Amino acid sequence: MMQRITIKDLATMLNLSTSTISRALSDHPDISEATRNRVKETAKRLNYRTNLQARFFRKKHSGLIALILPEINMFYHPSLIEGVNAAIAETPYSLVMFQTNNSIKQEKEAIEQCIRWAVEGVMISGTINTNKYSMAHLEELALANIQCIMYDRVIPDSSLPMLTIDNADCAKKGVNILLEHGHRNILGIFANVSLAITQERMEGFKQAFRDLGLVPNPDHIITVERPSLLDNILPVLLSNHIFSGIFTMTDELLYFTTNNIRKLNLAIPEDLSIVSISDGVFPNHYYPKITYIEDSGKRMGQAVLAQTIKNINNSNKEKQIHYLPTEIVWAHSVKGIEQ
Amino acid sequence: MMQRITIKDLATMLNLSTSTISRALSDHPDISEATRNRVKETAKRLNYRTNLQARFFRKKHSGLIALILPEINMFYHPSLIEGVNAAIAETPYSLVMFQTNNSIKQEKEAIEQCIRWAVEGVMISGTINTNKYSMAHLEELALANIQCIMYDRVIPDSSLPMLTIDNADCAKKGVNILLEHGHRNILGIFANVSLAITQERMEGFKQAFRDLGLVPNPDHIITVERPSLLDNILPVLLSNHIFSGIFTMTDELLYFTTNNIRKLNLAIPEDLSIVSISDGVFPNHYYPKITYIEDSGKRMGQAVLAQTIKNINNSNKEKQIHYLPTEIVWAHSVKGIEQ
DNA sequence: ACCATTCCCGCAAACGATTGCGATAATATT
DNA sequence: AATATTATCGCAATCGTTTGCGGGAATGGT
Repeated sequence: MMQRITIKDLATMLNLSTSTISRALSDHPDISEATRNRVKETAKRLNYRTNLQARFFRKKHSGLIALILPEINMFYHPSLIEGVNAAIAETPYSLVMFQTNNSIKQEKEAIEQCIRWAVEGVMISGTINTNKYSMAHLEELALANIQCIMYDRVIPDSSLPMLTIDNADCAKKGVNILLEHGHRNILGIFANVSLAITQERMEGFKQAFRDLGLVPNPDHIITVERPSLLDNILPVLLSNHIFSGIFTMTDELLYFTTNNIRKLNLAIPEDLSIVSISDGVFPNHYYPKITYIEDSGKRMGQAVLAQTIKNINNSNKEKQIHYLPTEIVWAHSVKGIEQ
Repeated sequence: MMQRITIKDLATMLNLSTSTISRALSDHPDISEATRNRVKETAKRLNYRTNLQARFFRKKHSGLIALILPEINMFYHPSLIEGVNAAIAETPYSLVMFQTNNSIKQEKEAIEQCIRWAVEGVMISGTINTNKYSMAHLEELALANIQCIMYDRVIPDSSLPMLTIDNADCAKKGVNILLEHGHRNILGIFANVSLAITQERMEGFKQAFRDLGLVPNPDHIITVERPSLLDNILPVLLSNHIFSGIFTMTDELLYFTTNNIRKLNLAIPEDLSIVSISDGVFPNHYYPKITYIEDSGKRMGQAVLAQTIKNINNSNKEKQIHYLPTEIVWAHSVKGIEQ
């Protein structure tokens, strides 16, 4: 069980002081090129590796950035995590991860761990129950001088930095596609109504109608706590053929919707046109390909990591809200109908 | 910018030594109940939190466990990560994550980071290119006295501890379902052929035939580097109706296969019976529900984390291979045919 | 030949927590 | 009452690295 090589070991071996070793390894100008090379060479030969715990402990920062997820569904989070990982690989930071399972209690514990670890940044997407009245634990981060940034599921009326998309506009663009193709009986399928993003996307849904002088029918808007509940609702809703178009606000809802459409032996887009907000993976591989408004998890992951590091380096305290742009990706799930 | 409260702060405030504070906080019997309570009370009041960096630095371990993933697909890894997170939440360890994108170079860098961080355990699933001849970087972990355990994509002829399922048996059970229902023309769809799990599952596929005295047809076995390549292959293969049954070795392959089946306007199970090895999420939500051999990512995640901690606590050096049991989950994707 | 720079390197403290050992005071034992 | 034991706490070193400061030697300038 060989012990790890330390700077002290190198120092005694080369008859130098630890300070010289340290400076030589970090290319300090005080050290001559000769000894610098000598140090680096033996360091390499002996497989010396800096003890990051010790370095960061001395330097008073941890080199850690935390990612806190409420849950991990198969549609959004794989690409989100991929984006974060891709971005952090270019930096000297490492990623620690916590999953809160939509529990405020677990969210608090995750935050506690972040403070204990002295992570330098926290990227958090709130639980279903996280709102401006249950944010005391998030403010602890500010007290501990830790940068915190909300992404995806943000709390609009908080003062934390936020990274999201323009949810209302995004939904509006999606519904507009259906409206412009002549659809008027459009079913809007939304997630848990207590989420801010749900409310914003619902508002965009309605606004698309109003912009055309139409009145959105509240009966044509449904929200479900869990996507699987659609298996109970959709067979009834779709069997009487009221709707010619469907808008779903997430990939998960889209997935359950397409399954139910198939179960009812309906065809896309012949019987039903459909548009969704989506990460992009599912609609592109589905048959037929589905038209969607892109809300890319990967891009979000990259952006939130970049913004976190930016905030770490210069912590300005003004309120930050960044919106990632979204755009339509066209496919074959919408057909025009005569009115 | 309030500085963090340290043990030293508590010591001066309470007119005690740092050692007393430290011992009081950790319930050392040397400390009287009176001062222990006094210390704990003020620690709580001032929101003192141990600096884990300092503690672990002093105690010579990091409290970190690393998860190294080659990629993150939407089917297996969300539940794997969920399992790991669920299990690690019960422990004092924290999870750091690395993604190698199937690149040996990135895998090496991840390992380097693990050693620098002095993580206590590494859970790794190899890249497509990781084999027994490209494992020098993994042996570095042993030299650094870091427990390493392979899961999912293991290298059978390495000496590292491994956690996997009995791939051959698993595939055999799946194919057997089709054979027992009278199917003889079964298409086997497999992933990248350079992976050990692919070869093992292919072997199980063939063995199922041999067990019944049948000869497996090599033309009925296809392997694809990437699942999306099925979009080019399957339309040709399935259009002449040679096959009555399909076996897919992963969820991803199953997904692309079902899409192609739909594109060809074929029905499950009327036109094609299908069985897969799967995490379980997709087959349960698909319509129709699909019969599968369960290879649960969540359970794998929990198991690999548990085994890692076990190995950290007593590092026995004998070769370890653990197989997680698998079982059939029945649904409605297989119909019996007359021979 | 004298002084001022410059170059190169070492000394020692510091980061925050833990821990072996020793010390004092309180209590128990005979 | 003298000794032994126990209870409670402090001293100081330690983990590996970084860094401000200072010092000696070499170099340059006049």
